[in-house]
Amino acid sequence: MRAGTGERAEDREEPASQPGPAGRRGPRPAGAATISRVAEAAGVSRATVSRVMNGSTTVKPELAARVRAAAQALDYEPSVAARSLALGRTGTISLVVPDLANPLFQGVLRGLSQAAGKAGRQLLVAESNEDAEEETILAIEARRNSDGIVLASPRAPDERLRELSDRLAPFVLVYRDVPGLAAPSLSVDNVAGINDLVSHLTGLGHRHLAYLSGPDASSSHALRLAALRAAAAGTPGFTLTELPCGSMFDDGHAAAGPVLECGASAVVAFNDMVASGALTGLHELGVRVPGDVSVTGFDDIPFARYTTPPLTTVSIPKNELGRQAWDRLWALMNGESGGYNVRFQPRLLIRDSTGPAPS
Amino acid sequence: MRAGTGERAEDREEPASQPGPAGRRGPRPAGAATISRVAEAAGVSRATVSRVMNGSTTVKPELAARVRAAAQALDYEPSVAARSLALGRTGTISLVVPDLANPLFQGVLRGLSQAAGKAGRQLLVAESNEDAEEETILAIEARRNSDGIVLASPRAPDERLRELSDRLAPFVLVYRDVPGLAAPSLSVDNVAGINDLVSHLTGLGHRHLAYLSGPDASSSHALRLAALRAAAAGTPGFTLTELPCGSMFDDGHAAAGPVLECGASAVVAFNDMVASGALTGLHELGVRVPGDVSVTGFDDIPFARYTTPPLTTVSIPKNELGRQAWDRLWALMNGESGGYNVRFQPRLLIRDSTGPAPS
DNA sequence: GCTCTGTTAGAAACTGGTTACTCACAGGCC
DNA sequence: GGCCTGTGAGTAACCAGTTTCTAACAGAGC
Repeated sequence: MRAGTGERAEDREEPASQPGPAGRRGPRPAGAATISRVAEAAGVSRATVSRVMNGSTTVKPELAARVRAAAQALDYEPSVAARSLALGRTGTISLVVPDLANPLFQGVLRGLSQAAGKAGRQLLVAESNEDAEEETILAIEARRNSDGIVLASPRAPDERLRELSDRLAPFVLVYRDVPGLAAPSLSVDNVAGINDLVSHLTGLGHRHLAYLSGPDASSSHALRLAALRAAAAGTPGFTLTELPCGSMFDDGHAAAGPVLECGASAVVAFNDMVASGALTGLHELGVRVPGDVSVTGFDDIPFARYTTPPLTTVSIPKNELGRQAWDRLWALMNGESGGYNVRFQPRLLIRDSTGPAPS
Repeated sequence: MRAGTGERAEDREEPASQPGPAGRRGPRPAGAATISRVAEAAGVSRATVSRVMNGSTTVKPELAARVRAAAQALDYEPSVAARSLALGRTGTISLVVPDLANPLFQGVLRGLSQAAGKAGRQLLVAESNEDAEEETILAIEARRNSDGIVLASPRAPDERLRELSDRLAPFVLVYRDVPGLAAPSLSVDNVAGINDLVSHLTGLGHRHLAYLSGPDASSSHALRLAALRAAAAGTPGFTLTELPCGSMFDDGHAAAGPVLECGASAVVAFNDMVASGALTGLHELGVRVPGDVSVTGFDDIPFARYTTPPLTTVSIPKNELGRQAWDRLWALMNGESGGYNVRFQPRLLIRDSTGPAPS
């Protein structure tokens, strides 16, 4: 059943460009105008078009007007890719965070987004899903697509970050301080925050604290825990109970039972989400806050002031971290030094979830 | 907003003094390896290196190994810009939202980020600061830097979006449905959500509702208000009081007084943030919820379940919107159709902030 | 032994901008 | 009038990849 002889020859003709099926092959976004077309339409060279588009003053007003008219008429938009290639920069910076659902990182995201936006820069965002390995892989990938990177990496080992700082530069680290890192870091003084919390609580007569632990791998958690242990060790007659927990609402909610069992009169939660979960859990168990138990958070998320009762917590300048991260990155991108590392001092916000220890 | 509030410089050693003033002039990111250097080192042509890097099978294994070794030795990383130019695509997509502080958009951001990440695509994010004009300007700008865009634009006029759909394509609209738009839209059935809420409340005997209005320009607000008015008009003996409010915690908090004055037995808040602000405000005024007044929200933000009392609200699939937006965009980028518009049906979540109307 | 065919890899032409260099021309000065 | 200078615009060489086209070569078939 071979039909050999009757082969149709029709499809041999010039496969001419078919505007139909969307760009399977060519790099042709459409009939998009290029600088050459504009140049041709305006009767000038590509160089002149480029000059006009970039506001160079060395073009006669009359010619410039002609070029602009041609560009307008053709709906010309310069190719970002070509521009990046020629200039060696993309006009984009990156932010990599572990978890976009966490208000802590949302704050940095906003601050950075606004600062970068004001400077006409685009922002690339990647989420590492709380995975130490991902944090660095995504950072490298994101950095390749941009001119600089802001990284929140609570899990990657110090050493790994030091190794990477070259490849990532210009590079700013946030919410963490890695000794010997060749990049500026913007961090929060966790120890000071915990100490403020502890003195507030001991001042109210509390002698038995429960700490609702954050995720094991979190560097903030490690610092807060260490500060807590140090405080406990330095205060005679003081008991610290460490309760495994987590970083989300549900974790705190689930920890209410254990808190009650351990007999602490105050709970220091890893963060505000945990604290507010605990608040709800305790409420369900009929425990009065702060009558029976005091509760504190950390971070001062927007919501912390609307829990019942409003949460005593430690406030950290989330947006400010983002804004300053931009400033640092900008400086680095201009070949300046990134300046000194900064450790933001948190501020204790006493609201209504803490009160005198029951006698 | 002083940057200075509690920051302390650490005197660490000079961070990262780059080799010389960074790229003031040249497009030279450093001594970065290019494809030509790799080719030279491996003793092959650039074409061959390109083939190896892209996994083409038409290169002899032995040669390929040599190329890979050379690339490794030189720390070669292909230039994203050059690649984008040659291929005509960037490997990046964009998301533009009005407000990154809003959990509604955070949900889409996460869903989209994860879906795009899984497909190896980068995500560009821009925030339009609740400004109708910005929404479209940023959208165009973001689109130029990427291969497609997901846009949440509650404020731009319908007409403006229709005009733009060509320039933005591939383009997916979320949280909104614009008649005649040449792009798929993923929206939420606001009317159904409001109706669910209203029947729930009338079923509990409520006859006088207060609506805490969202921002005037918000299209969601307009739809919710219209649905509410329609419901009121269709139910004899039913009163609707519209109270100007906003979209944030504080707005709801401030609205507690007016709610009390107007004598409504139930309040329908524009969203969960407003509702939870109102909850706190009412609590402060000694009003019992739901004993004296019932309160409902909209959106089901993560926090809604941890208010006191937990908030009755309407749940919408925020992350799912982001995921599906990716699917649509992906289809469009491959020249397929974007499929039908989808209107997600919200789900009523009855928690403890609503109860029988007081008699 | 010669042609045909299939596989590999190189040459060169793209992608769309920017910019150093050059040159033509006009005006000022001697 | 000739020379010098400054301005405006074009030429062409980049930027760093991808891809089409072509050619060399080896093995199969006659």
